[in-house]
Amino acid sequence: MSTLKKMEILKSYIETKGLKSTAQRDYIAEVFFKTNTHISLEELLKKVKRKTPAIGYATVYRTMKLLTECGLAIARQFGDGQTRYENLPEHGHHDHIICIKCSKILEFQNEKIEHLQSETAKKLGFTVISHKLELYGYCAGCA
Amino acid sequence: MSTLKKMEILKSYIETKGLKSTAQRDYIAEVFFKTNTHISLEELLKKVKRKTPAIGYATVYRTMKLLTECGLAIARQFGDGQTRYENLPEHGHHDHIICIKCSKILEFQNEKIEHLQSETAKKLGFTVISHKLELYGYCAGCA
DNA sequence: ATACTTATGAAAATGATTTTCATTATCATG
DNA sequence: CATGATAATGAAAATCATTTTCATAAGTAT
Ligand SMILES: [Mn+2]
Ligand SMILES: [Mn+2]
Ligand SMILES: [Zn+2]
Ligand SMILES: [Zn+2]
Repeated sequence: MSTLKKMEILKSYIETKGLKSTAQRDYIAEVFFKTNTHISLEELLKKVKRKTPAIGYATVYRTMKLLTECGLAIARQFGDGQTRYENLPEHGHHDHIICIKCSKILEFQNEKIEHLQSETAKKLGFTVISHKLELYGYCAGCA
Repeated sequence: MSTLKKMEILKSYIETKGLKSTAQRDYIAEVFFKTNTHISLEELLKKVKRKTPAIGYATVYRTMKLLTECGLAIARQFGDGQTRYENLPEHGHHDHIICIKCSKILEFQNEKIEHLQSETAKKLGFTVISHKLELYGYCAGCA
């Protein structure tokens, strides 16, 4: 999805919620939409401050919360104590494999696993809403 | 594994590390070994304080860290902001399914999923050391 | 322009966990 | 049984990510 399209979705979400549009929020969103990693708030704040040093980190926190709320960002925790955000995946849902030495993160999709998950849940009487699958180990370079 | 056996393992770990044995640590460990849930520190502290009100929470934190280190406790994060600990599973590794309404936690094992995980990792050049699989949704009672 | 409401940035607050530090306990060794 | 060296404890302070507060500054409908 294009950054433009995302900005439109954000704008309409803001409208329906009775919020007001602001330059700071727009700029933070724009910067985030251009990222293609699992970015931490600190990293995003740094990027944003390059052009707008006056922006406070509370505003970045609030904006990322908003983007997550309206489905334009995904919040992830990989166990390093801070939340990381990623853009909506272009090709559907994916899970992660993380190198415990160099912190490299790769993404993967596995239909069979997904299917076995819902099957397992059904057996236990659960309706699955979301899941978290993370593999931790050593990448090719760190093995 | 019996509590007794666990106490022995702990004792030998303490010896090899050149640590000293203390009544507080033994008692915290003993109380923990008797639990069969995913217990939070707060909950464990409360249990411990019933017989030993003078124990500080730092000691409980330190003891659970030690137990995790020597493999007698497993630390889990289910996304509610606090670490929970569980005893070594009697029947091997398991994963979790969590109700997002009533917080009920069920455990499950699925060989096929485990196998697909290592297969996926291998394809990506990774050697898996550990993994985290959590399903979130509504339990039978909360659906 | 006005009035009303939301947003912002700085600073303070929060909550889980860790660290510090003075004191106490453990444990080899004499 | 002392003694001395070192680890452990508990209370309080410190951390660190995140949230909240609050005075001030926009945004927006009229
Ligand atoms: Mn991803
Ligand atoms: Mn469990
Ligand atoms: Zn690596
Ligand atoms: Zn439930």
